[in-house]
Amino acid sequence: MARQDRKRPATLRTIAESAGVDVSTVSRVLNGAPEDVARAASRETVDAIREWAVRLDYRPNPHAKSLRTARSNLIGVLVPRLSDVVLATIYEGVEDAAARHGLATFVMNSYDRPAEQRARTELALSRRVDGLVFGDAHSDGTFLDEIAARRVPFVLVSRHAGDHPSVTCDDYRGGGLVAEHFLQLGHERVGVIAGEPFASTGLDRMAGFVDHYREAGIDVPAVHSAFDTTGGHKAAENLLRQRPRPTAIFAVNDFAAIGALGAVRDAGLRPGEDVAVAGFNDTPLAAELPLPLTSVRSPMHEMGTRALELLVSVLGGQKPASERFDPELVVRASTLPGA
Amino acid sequence: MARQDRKRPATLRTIAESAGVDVSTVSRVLNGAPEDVARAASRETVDAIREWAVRLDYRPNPHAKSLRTARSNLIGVLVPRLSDVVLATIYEGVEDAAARHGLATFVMNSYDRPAEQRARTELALSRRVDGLVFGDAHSDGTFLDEIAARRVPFVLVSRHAGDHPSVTCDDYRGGGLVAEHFLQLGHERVGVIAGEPFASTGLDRMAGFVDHYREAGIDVPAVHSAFDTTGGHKAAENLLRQRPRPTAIFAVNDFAAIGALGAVRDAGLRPGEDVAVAGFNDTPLAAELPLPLTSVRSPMHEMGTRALELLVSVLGGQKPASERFDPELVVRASTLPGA
DNA sequence: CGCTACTGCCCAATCGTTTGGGACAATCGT
DNA sequence: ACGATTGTCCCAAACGATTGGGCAGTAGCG
Repeated sequence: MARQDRKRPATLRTIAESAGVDVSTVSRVLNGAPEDVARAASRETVDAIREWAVRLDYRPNPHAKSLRTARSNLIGVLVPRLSDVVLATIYEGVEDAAARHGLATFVMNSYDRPAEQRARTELALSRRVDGLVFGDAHSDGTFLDEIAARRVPFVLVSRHAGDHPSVTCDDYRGGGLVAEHFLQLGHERVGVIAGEPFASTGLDRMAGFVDHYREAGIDVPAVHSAFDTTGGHKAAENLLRQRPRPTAIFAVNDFAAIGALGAVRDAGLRPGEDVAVAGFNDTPLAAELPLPLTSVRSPMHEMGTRALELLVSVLGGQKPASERFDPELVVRASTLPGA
Repeated sequence: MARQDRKRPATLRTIAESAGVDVSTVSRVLNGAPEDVARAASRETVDAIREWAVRLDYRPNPHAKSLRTARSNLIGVLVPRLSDVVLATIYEGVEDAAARHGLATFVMNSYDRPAEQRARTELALSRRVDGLVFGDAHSDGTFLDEIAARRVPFVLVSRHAGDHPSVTCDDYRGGGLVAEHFLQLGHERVGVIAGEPFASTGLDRMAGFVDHYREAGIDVPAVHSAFDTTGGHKAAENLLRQRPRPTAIFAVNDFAAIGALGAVRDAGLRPGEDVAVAGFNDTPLAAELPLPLTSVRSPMHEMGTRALELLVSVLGGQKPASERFDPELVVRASTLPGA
C-alpha cells in the first residue's frame, strides 16, 4: 500500500510500491512512447500501473523531470506592456498555442527599456526557459544579436529586427492601405503619427503610408510619439498646428488614434468631418467608439500562436522563415465625413 | 579548474571543485543566512567561493532547488481575460510585487467559465505552484470552497467571494459615488448596466448605486451584460427603450460605458447632453475619449500588489484580513451637459 | 593536563525522474 | 537438445541542490 495516502502527492515510487514493480518500469509505462511501453511491461502490468496512477492521482513532479531532462518546457515572453491590449492579445495567442504544445509560458514587461529587457531576459534564462518570445524587439541596438550569439532560442512577434525569425503583420502594406483610402477620399494634406522610433511596427506602417503618398507626388510630415493615447494626443496637436492644416491623420496605433481624435476635438474641429483619423490594429474598441474608428486589422491572436509555433520549430533545431500576415482595412465613420 | 567552462552552466559542484571545498560548503556560503555563512567557512574561503561564483557566472538551478525544498516559488494567477486592460493592470501589480518577493508568476485566462477555472487551477497545481491568485472569483458556486478545503493557499483580487481573503475596491461605495453625482445633477430617471451576475464587482457597484437612489425614493432598473463594449451597447439599447427614457446611465465598467455611449449615439441622442454616462475603473482611455468619460477610479495596480502580499502572508501560515480600497469619482464631460 | 567548546569543514542522504544496461526466464529455430 | 531470441523487469547512476550530522584541530578553562 502507499506509504502516504494523504500527506504528500503520489510519486513514481508510491505507484511502484503499490503495483509491486520498479520505479523505472512505472516511468516507462507512464511516459514512454507506445513501443517503449510495450517493451517495458506486460499488458497486465501496464494496466495495473495505469490504474494505480489514476487511483493515487499521480502528477509527475515537473521539477524532478526538468532537473533530469534539462528541459523546463517553459517559455519566457517579453512584451513592452501587458496592459496594452495589443500585446495582451498576442500573448493570449502565444499562451494558447503553448498549452497545446504542453509548454508553460510566463510574461514580463520590459516597458521598452533596454535595461529592463536585459534584466528580464537574464531572469528568464536563470529560470532555465527553453526559449523566448520577444514582443518588444528594438530595431536598433544589438541586444538580440548578443542573445542569438549565446545560442538562446527565440523568436520575435509583432515587431521584427535584423533577420531574426519573426511573426509580424505586413505593416508596410497596412500603411499603404490607409494611404490608398485617404487618397481615394481626396485627402492631399495629411500627417502621420509614427509611434516610437525603435519599433518596426510604427516605422513600417509609416513607411508604407509615406511611400504610397510619395508615389502620388505628395510629401507627408511624420511625427513620432508614444504608443498610447497621450502620445497620440500630443503628436496630433503638433500636426494640427501646421498650415495648411492636414485634413487626415494616420496614427500607427488605435490608442494614438484615439488620442488624436481627442486633439482634433480640443482644437475645435469635428473629428471625422474636418479631420479624418485612422488607426491600426482594429482593437475591439475601435468599432464601439462614439465615433467608430477606421483601422487596419491585424491578426494579433494568430500572430501569437504562430510565433509560439515558430519557436517550437526553432527548439527542434530548425531555422524557420519569418512569417508576415496580411492586414485588412476596416473603414468606419472616422474617415467618412458623409456617414 | 572547472571541468566544463563553456558547455554547461556552472553548478555548485563546479564551484566546489574550483575552490577546492565541498559542495555543501558552497551551498551554505552562497545561500545561507549571514550566521550560517559564518559558521560554514572562514572569511577567506567565503570570499574565494563568492569570487568563483561570479567568475563562473553561477545561477542556481531552480528545478534542483524546488525539487529539494518542495517549494517552487511560483504563483499561479487566474483572470477572466488578460486582454481586459483592468485585469492586465492588476496582473502587472501582482507581477511587480512577486518580483520583489523573489517569486515567479504566470497568468492564465479562465474566460469566466467554471470548467476552465477548474482545469487551469489543476494545471497550476500540477505545476506545483506555492499559491494562487484568483481574479475571476464567482460569488456563486462552490469552487473556491473546494480549493480552500484542499488547503491550497490562495487569495482573491478584484472580486470577493465568501470570506476568502481578498483585495478589492470598495465597489459598493463606488456605485454610491456615481449615484450621488447623478442625483446632484438632478437625474431622476436613470438606469444601470450591471455586468455579469456572478461578479461581485458589478453586483456591488450596482447595489451601491441602487441603494443610494432608493434612499432618495427612486427605483432604478438594472440590466446585466457582458463586461465589454458589445455587452454595454446592447444593455444600453434596452435601457433606452424604456419610457420615460433614462437621462443617465451608470455602467459598472468603462468598456460597457463606451458601448453605452455608442448606443446613445445610435439612438440619435447626444451622449453627455441628452443622456449622461458614467463608467468604472477609470481606464486610461476614459480621459482621452472624444467625449471624456466620467468614471470611478480604482487602484488596479495597487490591488494587484497588495493581493500578492496578502498571498505571501497566507503562505507564511497566517490568515490575513481582506482589504478594500477606496474608490474616487472622476467627473468628465460625459456627465456634464454644459461642459 | 584533561575536558569542553569552537571553528571550519566534509559526508552522505534525499527530493522524483529518466535511462543505459543487464538479469532471468520462456520460447523459438534448427 | 542447444544456442539464440524475445519478453519482462530490475539496478543503479545520474540531474543540482539542501541539510543533519559528523570529525578533525585549536583554544579556553580550571
